[in-house]
Amino acid sequence: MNEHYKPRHIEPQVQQHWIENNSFKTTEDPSKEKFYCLSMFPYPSGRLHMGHVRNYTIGDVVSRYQRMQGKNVLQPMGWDAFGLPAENAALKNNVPPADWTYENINYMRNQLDQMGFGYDWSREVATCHPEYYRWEQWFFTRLMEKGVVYKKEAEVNWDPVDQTVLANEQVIDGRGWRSGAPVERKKIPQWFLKITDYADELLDDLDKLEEWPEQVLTMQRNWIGRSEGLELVFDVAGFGELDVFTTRPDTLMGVTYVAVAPGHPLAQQAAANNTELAAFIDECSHMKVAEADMATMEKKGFALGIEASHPITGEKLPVWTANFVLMEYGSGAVMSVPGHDQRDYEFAKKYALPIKQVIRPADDSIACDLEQAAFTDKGILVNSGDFDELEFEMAFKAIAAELQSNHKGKVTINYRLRDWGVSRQRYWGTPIPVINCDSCGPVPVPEDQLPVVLPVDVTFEGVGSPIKKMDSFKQTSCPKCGGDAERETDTFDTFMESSWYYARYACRNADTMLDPEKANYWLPVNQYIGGIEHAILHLLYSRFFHKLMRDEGLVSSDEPFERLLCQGMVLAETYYREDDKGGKIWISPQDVKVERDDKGRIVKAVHTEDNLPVESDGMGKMSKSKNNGIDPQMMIDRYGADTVRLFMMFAAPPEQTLEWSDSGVEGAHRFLRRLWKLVYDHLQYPGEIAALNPDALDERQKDLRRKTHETIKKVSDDIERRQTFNTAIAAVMELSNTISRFVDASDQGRAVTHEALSAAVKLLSPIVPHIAHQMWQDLGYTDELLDSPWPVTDEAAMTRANVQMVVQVNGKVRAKIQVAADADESVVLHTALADEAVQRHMGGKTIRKQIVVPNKLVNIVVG
RNA sequence: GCAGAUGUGGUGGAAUUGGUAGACACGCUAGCUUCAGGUGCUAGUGCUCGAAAGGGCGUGGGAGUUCGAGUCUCCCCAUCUGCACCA
Repeated sequence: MNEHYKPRHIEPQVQQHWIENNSFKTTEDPSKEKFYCLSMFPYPSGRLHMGHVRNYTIGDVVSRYQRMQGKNVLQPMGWDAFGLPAENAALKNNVPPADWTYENINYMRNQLDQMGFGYDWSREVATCHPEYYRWEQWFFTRLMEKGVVYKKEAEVNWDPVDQTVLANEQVIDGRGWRSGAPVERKKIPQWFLKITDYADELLDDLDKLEEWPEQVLTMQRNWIGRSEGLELVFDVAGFGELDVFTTRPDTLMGVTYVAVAPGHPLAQQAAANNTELAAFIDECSHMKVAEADMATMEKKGFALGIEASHPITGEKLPVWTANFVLMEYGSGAVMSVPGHDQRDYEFAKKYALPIKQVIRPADDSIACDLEQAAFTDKGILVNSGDFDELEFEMAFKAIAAELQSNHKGKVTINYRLRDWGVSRQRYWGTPIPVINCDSCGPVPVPEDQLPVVLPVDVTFEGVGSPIKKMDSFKQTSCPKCGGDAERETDTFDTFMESSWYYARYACRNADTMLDPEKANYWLPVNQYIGGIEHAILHLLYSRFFHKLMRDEGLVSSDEPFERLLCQGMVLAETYYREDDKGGKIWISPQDVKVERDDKGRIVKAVHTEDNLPVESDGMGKMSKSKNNGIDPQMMIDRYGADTVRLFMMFAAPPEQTLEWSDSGVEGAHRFLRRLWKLVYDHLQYPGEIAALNPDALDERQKDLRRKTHETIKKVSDDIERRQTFNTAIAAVMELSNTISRFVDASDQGRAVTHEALSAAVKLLSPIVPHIAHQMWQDLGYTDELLDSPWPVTDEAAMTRANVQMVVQVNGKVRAKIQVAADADESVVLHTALADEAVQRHMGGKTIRKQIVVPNKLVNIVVG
């Protein structure tokens, strides 16, 4: 064994060893318990970033741990390869998206291998490969036949100069990112998947996901947003019936106006002979389609000059159009109750519309002042005619019954969830497998003509998707009537590909979408790991897709992911200097040196080049725009993969944000060097290491042994149940500190040291597999560490004769006492009261109460 | 705006079921060592009063429950994430 730890030497060797042994190739083996560990696949953007490294280290640790538990572990990896950045790169560098993507994949695959992640590469998938997306196309045509798919008009961001559809992220301050022109909303026909048909199941099955974080379940529940309410009808002369949905029918008698979306047919009709109104609606159309923008903008409205009849009283109410009413949600119209809805209240105040109180608080302790704000709690009805003095439930039923009998309303369930629009007007995606025929309409591409291959030899000339102008792609014949027809040139939302890749890994070479036998062996995924930013959309779409595949007979489970871990973001310090115009020039934290006072507080930061000060903007998500990204490659080259892995897992618990720290990385490296030296020193004593004899140990040897087994217990629990890898590492560090203080060259001294070091190496092996592999061999073991069984605790080694207990007087710690572990309460109290410091703080006062928590604490209450 | 989360020393974090706040690390201070390949070792380090012994204070702020609250309840503040065409 070399005296010094040299990761540059060890890591490639160990990785080569794994390659030669095909260590991570997995096959279905019904005799073994399976464990499918999956990390969210990356978009091949060019190079790995720290977020990937964190995500995949967690996955690799879990996989290696489970493997040492004797399970048949599958850990695959692939590429979410379609997307906008490839098109941007094509524009910038004049390189076809396919070439750019495949190059990135090759580079990043190599980086993943350098990190030592144990992937079964024989199962690799890239979603841009026709052999992958052909099955997605096939599945879509199946869904068309089943009626799960439909086409309707939907709004997009339209750049009137570039004549192209913009993604939300391409709209900056309401303008197209390239042209700078104000965006417009435009309606175009698009394909939708009926996810709302599965809303109830998606909601109910959340209860089955016992190993998902509660916050994600809550977010999904809120996103689906099931609410019971009333659909009711306001009659509008010259238009007909105006449908609105409300969850608060108890406030119906407080309606003072009705508001419709600017895109609502009623608003459109009213605008026909009202130029001012038309101008207002036009103004509303210059607005990004993102919901966050809608919700935060200034609330504006315009009276349509039309009246609607209240469904119960028949009272004439003004109809307005308002920019915050969404056409997509409900029926695009709302009844407004300014007295009991805060948004309606503010709107009414702004436009001097009447505010009417129809609910009063259930008891006097609750404040209600309609001069200040709406009263939005549920309460008792007032000013509501026959419904006065009813509370919410009763009022709901009574009003529903009355409306139902008049055919003016009915009880319905409404969802916030909207159907999934899957059409994208972009090039780099899966072609939607539909042929549009003038006589037959949209026709699914027959199975024997799949895949519809996306042409990859294209040039980007600025705007729009190249296949939209490519006749060789577009022109075809109708599969139904044989006449001339055109292919659909839109592509799928990339969430389509990422909604089923986890299942394809199980049977990558199947010549159907899935091989049910293999898929059902591996599925569901036992542990899924990815960023919290996917908590809603990706995870909801995947759950939906899984149910669709189940209904097609491809999988037998109801849910795709059994256990979920959402890891936090990776942050780094941000620094900047102001330029002449007051703009910020962001400086990489790697070019900044901090200076501290003699208490270790940071007093200033300077640029390493000119030693002049720079400003700190605190911690921020690693990003190009703030120039604070740390390249994992540089860190691997400098410290080795094990150090990077160790630091990532140690610096924070996995679900929290992680702050990058260069000195923290140094610390991780230092620990590995110390552990290496500890093993080296241990092996320098001459002679064989004796067999451990637990009955022949002295007290110090027993102490080390107890520490070893307590550490095994804690680390196992931390990795498996708690998934707090940071505390697992801290526990091994404690053990390592204990070993280094324990110097004992006797036979049994060396034996307990050997046991302790072996345990430390094994416990750390999922986290730092290369150095662990090497040290395991150096310690004299000949088995393969990867498949070596996880250490087990020896309960006998953990027993102790005495325990320390804390003594409090009136809740404040005043003394610490040693008592026998099995001492009864009276002995404990006697010992506590005999303590000099305890007596002093009691000050001769009477004992009011004595609390004894066995083996922990005594609290004596005096007064 | 809606939804979800977070807030503990100079810093990252620990405290798992209401029971010793600050494990483990970073940084800093002092000393030793001279091996210079991103040094090694030892000791100290929440704040504050005190020469010390020993006190007092302390988990974003405010109230409450309890013998006992970082942990439970209510209100408030700040920061971060998502919001359906970024992935």
